[in-house]
Amino acid sequence: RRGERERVERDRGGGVQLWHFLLELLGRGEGGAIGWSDQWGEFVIRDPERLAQLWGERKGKPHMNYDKLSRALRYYYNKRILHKTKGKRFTYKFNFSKLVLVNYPTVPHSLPPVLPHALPHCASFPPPSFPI
DNA sequence: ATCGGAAAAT
DNA sequence: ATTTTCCGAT
Repeated sequence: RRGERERVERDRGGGVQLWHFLLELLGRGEGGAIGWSDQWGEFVIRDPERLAQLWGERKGKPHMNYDKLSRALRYYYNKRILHKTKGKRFTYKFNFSKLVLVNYPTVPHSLPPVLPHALPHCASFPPPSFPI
């Protein structure tokens, strides 16, 4: 039946993407595992294994850990969703300018077609005082 | 801790 | 296409 697969996927969190999940926790001010830093778009993973556990629960992957989660984050580097803040432990930064450009068709449509579709559904985006 | 290749899974 | 899994190198 139509919707069955989607339902099952949703029930085990199959549809959600990692960076959506991160923005969700950050927007909610989840506090413990992950939080914004003082730099715009930058976040610090305060409890890597806890974050991995939460991510694993969402995805139905009981053996998720930070080693594997962080590999997924590194795949975001080339996709220009994230980059690492070098020298700051467990610290990454979102490419908000790119994200915003994709979401504001007013600007040239000629930039690297980087980002997905689901942005409007993210809990709190753009973050509190992001300068559009 | 962080990186990125390779292969498998979804 | 986006992870997940595994792992050797830095």
